Amino acid sequence: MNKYHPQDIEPKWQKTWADTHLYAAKDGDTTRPKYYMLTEFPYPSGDGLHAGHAREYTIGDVIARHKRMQGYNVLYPMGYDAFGLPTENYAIKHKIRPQDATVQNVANFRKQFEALGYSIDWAREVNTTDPDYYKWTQWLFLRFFKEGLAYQAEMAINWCPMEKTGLANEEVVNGLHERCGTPVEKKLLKQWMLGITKYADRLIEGLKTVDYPSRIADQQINWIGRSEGAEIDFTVQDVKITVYTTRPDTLAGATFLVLAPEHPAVAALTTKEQRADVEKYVAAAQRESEIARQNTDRPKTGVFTGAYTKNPITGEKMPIWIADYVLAGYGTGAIMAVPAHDDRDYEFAKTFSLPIERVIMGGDVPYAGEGLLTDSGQFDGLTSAKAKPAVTKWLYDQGLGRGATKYKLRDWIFSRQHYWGEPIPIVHCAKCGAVAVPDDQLPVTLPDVTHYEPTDDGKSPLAAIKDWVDTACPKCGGPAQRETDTMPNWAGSSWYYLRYMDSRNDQAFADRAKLDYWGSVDLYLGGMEHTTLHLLYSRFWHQFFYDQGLVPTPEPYAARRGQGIVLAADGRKMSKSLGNVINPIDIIARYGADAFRLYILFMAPYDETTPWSDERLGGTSRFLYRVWTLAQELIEPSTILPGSVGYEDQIGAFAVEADRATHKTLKKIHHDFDELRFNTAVSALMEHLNFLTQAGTKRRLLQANATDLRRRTLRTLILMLAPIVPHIAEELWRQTGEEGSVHVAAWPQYDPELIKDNVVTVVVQINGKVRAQLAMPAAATEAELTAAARADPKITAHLEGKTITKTIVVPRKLINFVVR
RNA sequence: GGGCGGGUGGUGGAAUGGUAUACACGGCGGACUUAAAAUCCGCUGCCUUAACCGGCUUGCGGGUUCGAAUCCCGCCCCGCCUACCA
Repeated sequence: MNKYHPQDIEPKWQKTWADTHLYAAKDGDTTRPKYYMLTEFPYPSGDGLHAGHAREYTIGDVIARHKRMQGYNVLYPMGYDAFGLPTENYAIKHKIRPQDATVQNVANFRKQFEALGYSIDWAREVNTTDPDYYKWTQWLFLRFFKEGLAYQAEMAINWCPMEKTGLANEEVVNGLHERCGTPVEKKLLKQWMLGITKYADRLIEGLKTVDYPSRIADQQINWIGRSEGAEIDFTVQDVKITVYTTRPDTLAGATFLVLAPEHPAVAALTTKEQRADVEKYVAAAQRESEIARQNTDRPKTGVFTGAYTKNPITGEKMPIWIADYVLAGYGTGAIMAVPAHDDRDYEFAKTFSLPIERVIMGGDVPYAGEGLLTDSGQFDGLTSAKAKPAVTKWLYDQGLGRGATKYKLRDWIFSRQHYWGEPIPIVHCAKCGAVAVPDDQLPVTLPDVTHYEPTDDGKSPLAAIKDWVDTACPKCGGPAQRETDTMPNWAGSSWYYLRYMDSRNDQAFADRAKLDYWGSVDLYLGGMEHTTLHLLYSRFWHQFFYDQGLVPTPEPYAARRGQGIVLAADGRKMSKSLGNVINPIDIIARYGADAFRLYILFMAPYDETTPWSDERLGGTSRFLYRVWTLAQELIEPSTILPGSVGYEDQIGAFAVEADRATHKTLKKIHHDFDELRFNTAVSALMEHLNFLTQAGTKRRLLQANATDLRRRTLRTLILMLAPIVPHIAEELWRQTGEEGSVHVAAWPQYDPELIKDNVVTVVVQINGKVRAQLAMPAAATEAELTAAARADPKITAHLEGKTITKTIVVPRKLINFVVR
């Protein structure tokens, strides 16, 4: 009997699949429904594929294979998001070109993908650093530019001093750069911006039309941070200060104003006497790091400007202060402080002995909840809910304010001061300003240079390459300079799913007929960490493209799921510095790709963070050896037992039992696959194998007169295994004599009649405690069930001397006697 | 501080109102072996017991229900995201 050697059969079938283009998706095929399965493409780092990648792509592969077997025209593509700093840094360190580093890394990734046996249509592979690809990234950028959604602004941006580049707000976490952990500084630079805030409402609304888990949708909604409130104007002589509040109902309780240190009116407001103090405070705030300023635990600090305004309801005098707990970047950069009803204002008022006036009835001051208004003049007695619009309307009628909606979302800082990114296709002309590079001159390619180290002055290394920078203005032909900032690494990934539909097109980013055919991504799988970055950015790009008539669907992804993180065996995150990283290639070399895939699906629900375990993987892989052994026995004629007298009848009854087991498993894993419950699907297959390898079962299967049963039992087992462990399934499939690949064979349908149980186990409870189990006909009536239960000796014993006060009968399931 | 998850054996986990602990790992015992590995068989929540029986058990406390891991209320703990966002 031949032995299971995954290291032999896996490369063999991988080659056959590749040679026959088995997994090619067919554009425009209307004979089958389409299914677009997308997984986030990797950043091809020098470290190669890790366990987290493998989990994501294995899940995607199982779904793709299951759908393909069900007759869908499946698109399961792959590519590389290869622009970015890690490659640039690696190249600088090793004194090679980032282009060459990328080629090496991509080749390594490709090899690893193939070793895992993924059913990817490699003909559609994309690479964001390929000029044929980024030509279209630049072209799409220019659509934003032409609509005024890509614009330049001089602003204080988040600056990473380690990587010497500007960052988007989404890339700053707790004042640290999310990638390298360096404290972020502020730097004033002229930056390219994308107007994502114009799409804030659309990005919220669109979530109602797609199937995202609430934790993803909620996180995006939170990040966009829409809030409804009012802007209120206060005046000091001729200076107008506009504040934003979500609580206009507390206006009468506003006892002072607070401005952010960066507020433009600070200088104009400050009185001569206070000038020195104010300047000192503002300068100190500027020096303070972002982390220090964001620390909510430190005591409130501030300085008085010397200026006063007055409360529009009470007419009380309100001093105007400056404090760094008010953020320049949100709302209007100024607030009305209501210390009785806001914790922060309360703390500030206490520190500087400012008045505290309660105007909402409710809990102890500071009370941030809602309630009835008091000491609020004409608004007394209203609830907060009614007072909010009433106060807003009154302010509007007085010309003192208006309703306003604010967002936490900021426009997207789109400039990076680095070499290894898409050049922003703009030319600066002294006469014409910022001019788009004409479409027929795209792509603007990166110059081939030897030095591309980032600089401290906030300029891209491209700025030093004079013969690249100097060019002619496309509009007037005069001397002009190229934009030297490049795009962030999020640019190429914002539209790559569209390119897969038509990845070799040199006339358009994708052909419209193909875009129409493939439509939305049916299921998009990726990391939770991209929820407010890539996922949000690409939805924004897509919505804009939809408005421009470039794409047929308003949303890019019909459904999104996030896979859980694979932790190291020690329960910590895998990291090179901790030396606890699992390399899929090592596992494959030892156990085979099928064992790796099986374990990664079985270890936990797909969206759960869970630790890796070599031991468990080794144990799980035993399943494959058992499958192999059973299959060999069922295939090889030498193991067939002679039929003995009287077995014909037994085989008939047994065949029903065996078929029922097969079809029950089939039903379970079919539904489990659809719901991404791979761990329980694998369990079901293990239980089924346990049944098939029981001594009694196996002996009957091997009877000479069980040929048909033996054949269909094995055939269905292999088909069920195919999406999960494609290599062993293919090998066994061919061994049974089947022509063609198992991976394009039809997924078997379960027979609903066959899996109906005639006999069911009914549980008998007394006061909710299980006391007996009865095997009963499924059709048994309540009366029959009750009678049978009462006749059971165990039940009789327990009922001795008790009175039954109530009997609950759930047909086919249980009987509960309530006794006294 | 806010939002979202979660808490079940030694471990990963199963069960979403009806037999809690499926499946698997690990452990223990046995078979095979000169031996080990591999493989196969049996046992494996806790307490009590020689065993059967019995009792207890899903973070803690209460509630709803004939019946709760599951639903409701309060609390504790853990994880992720977010954060002086007015």
